[in-house]
Amino acid sequence: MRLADADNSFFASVYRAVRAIPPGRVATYGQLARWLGLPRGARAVGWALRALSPRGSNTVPWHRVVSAGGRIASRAGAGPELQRRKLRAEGVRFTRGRVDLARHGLEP
DNA sequence: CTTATGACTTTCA
DNA sequence: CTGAAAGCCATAA
Repeated sequence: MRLADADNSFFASVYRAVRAIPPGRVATYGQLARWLGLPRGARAVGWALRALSPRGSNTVPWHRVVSAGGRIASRAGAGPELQRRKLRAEGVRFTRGRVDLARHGLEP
């Protein structure tokens, strides 16, 4: 079992939170961190998503997690493009390259 | 235990 | 708007 799949790890909490994001809506790293009880743990959340295995990408809607202000988080590889495409496929509206958090936030 | 790293955030210039 | 700097958190070595 991969560490990233352990139920009792910090990762699991992050993945659980991400899975709880309804389609068509997005959450910021900071919001997720607050959910997990770490108001300043946005980076830790990003760390967990970075560690997400390719296989896990199919079970965790990682594309619904964006940076503050609805910006797509920079990362290695062809990520931002893919994420933007997936969100758009769910009906998420983009404004000037950023997600419209006012409309697609967790609780609009 | 100490350093270094990163899909972050906020503040200030 | 852009960019630098400091703060925070979990992991890895």
